[in-house]
Amino acid sequence: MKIGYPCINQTLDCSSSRTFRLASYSEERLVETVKQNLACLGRILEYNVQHGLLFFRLTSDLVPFASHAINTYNWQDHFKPTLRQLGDYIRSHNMRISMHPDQFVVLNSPNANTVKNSIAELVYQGTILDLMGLDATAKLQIHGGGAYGDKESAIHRFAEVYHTMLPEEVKARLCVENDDRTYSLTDCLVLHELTGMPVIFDNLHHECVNNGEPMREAVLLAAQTWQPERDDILMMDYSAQSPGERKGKHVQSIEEQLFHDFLAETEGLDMDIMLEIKDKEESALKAVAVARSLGRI
DNA sequence: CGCGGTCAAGTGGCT
DNA sequence: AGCCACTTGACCGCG
Repeated sequence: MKIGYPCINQTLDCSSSRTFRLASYSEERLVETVKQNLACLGRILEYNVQHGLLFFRLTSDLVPFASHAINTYNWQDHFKPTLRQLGDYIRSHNMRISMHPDQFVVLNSPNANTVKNSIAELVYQGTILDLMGLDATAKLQIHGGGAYGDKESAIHRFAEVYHTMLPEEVKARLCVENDDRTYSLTDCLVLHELTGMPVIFDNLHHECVNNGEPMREAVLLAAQTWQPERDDILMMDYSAQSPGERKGKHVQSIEEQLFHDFLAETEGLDMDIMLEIKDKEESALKAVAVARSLGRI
């Protein structure tokens, strides 16, 4: 079991998500920003290794405007050696990596241009992982997309796009995650049947939308969609409801007892856990301690 | 230098 | 009809 957090480290004084406005785009600005983002990413990875946090989500913003028409610069070649070094570090420390394209990546949109832009974004993120030299156990996680009043058709449109428009490099990494209002675990399992994509499980989203599956059974169902030799073990997002706030809102800080209960409920199952909790590595460190106390790490 | 409005992209649920 | 929330900051113009 590996435990981690997404994108941002609040202890370090750098960000790997620096960007700039489209209006101020220039190649110089692009190169300088990517250089700083990758330097910061290196520092974050070192911090993670030193603190036993071996699961990490890379920010989508490593390369600003990477899939935008304005960006015609060959950043892939320019940063190939740097990305490779980062990948070597990741592999030599046996870290697990994911990326999570933003909400505008919608493969089943009725708008052909949205689908085209979505694929370009997936290609960009897959290329980052490819240039790092990471195998298919490093994943890209997206949601099912919209329902457009007819979810069954939307699910089949997703599968159609998957089979006819996605490059193999993307398909090898693509996973679908249950969301908190439209695509339940059951819907994701149908998508898995149609495409072979592994299902990333989100416990808080499952609490928001489900078909009555108890938590342990839900984790098992998602875990069964992962092929150990190709995909490695289940990746999941863990969070807890922020008390008194909108349903699905993430807590500020981990409640160790709840996390303890979740691990107890899933005893005997192995998985890598991404903590989607506001205070990032602070909670991830507490989670590592809880998992160690239960002998899960 | 700190604050707040706004930022490349989509969808659905709320008011 | 328009705003908000998504995993969320970060930038930039203004005072």
